[in-house]
Amino acid sequence: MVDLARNYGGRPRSLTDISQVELLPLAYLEQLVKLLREAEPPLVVSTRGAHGGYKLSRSPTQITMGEIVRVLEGPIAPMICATEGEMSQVCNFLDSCKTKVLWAKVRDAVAQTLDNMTLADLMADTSEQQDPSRFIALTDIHVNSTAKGFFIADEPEVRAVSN
Amino acid sequence: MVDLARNYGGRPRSLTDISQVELLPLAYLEQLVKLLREAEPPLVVSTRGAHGGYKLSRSPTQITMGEIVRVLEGPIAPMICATEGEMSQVCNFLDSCKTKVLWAKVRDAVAQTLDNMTLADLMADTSEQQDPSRFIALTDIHVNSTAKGFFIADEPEVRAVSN
DNA sequence: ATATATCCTAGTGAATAAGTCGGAATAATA
DNA sequence: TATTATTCCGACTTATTCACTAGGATATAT
Repeated sequence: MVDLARNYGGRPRSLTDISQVELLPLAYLEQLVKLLREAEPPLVVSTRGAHGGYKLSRSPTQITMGEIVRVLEGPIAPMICATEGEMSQVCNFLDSCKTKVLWAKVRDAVAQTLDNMTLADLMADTSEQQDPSRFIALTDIHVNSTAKGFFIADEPEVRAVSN
Repeated sequence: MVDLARNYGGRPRSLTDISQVELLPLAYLEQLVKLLREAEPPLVVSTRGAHGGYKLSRSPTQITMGEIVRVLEGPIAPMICATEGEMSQVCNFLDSCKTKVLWAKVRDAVAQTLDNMTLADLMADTSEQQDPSRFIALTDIHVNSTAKGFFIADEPEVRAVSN
């Protein structure tokens, strides 16, 4: 979405191009973009055939990060009993009832943060623009033990980039 | 921790008791409590042998939920490149640099929410205390598709409790 | 016609959360 | 002193998920 935002207003952008620039597998991008296209309302529109590709369905100023995250990853939910949207009558389990209040606050804090920032905000952000010659692909990132979950990231020492 | 807080000031509480009341496996509790005991500073203290058990190391007013979560699940990190603590010089990857700012905001929002609530606050919370006769064990919770991750919880329809 | 695209469904591998298992050490008490 | 209740310890297991791969079918500009 950042890539599409950077190219907003131009010709449709092919996943092949995005794949090369962002160093992400084409077949994987296809799966992600499917969610973005089928969302209601859609976040991207497609043009098939040669010289086809994808464009944002709206201006980056009209797309919040919360919308993108929800489309790609589902409703915000730090815990199953604190899932966004449905006030699921679930797990009124002794103590868990206590913690449910906390998870709801966490959920709302996350949602507000995501909803308060648009794609355009993200693009405009020029806080710390470091040496762009040094970079690594997401694929190259490896962590020793547990590191992928939301709260799990102990010993987050990651390989330095060799250049 | 909620169970220990409820019994704060009394005798040591055994994991067997907690296991029965909270419907959580004893062997699993043993693993969790190990982290709480070995934390620096410790969150619980133990007494071995018959009539032994665990007590909170401090008053519930002196223990934040942030501290508990970090001990049990590691540093708060919505993304590997936004891990709490170490400003890991990692993944200054083209676009990811943009999103990193967002993830840092999410991380801080979560951290602030967790750090602003103590165990005592949680205990005092009496917002919606429903019929405690209807409950299900955490073990009994099953979701159809994806539902355990932080953002992942689409179609969160969970089995209702049969009574 | 061909190359370049999107579109679709299914399968894979590593990592993780949650839990199991078997046993050793420690302390109260009958 | 034997027994029982407990903490303590390390290894293993299982279902699920994330990020990806594989193999096609369909559409369109040149």
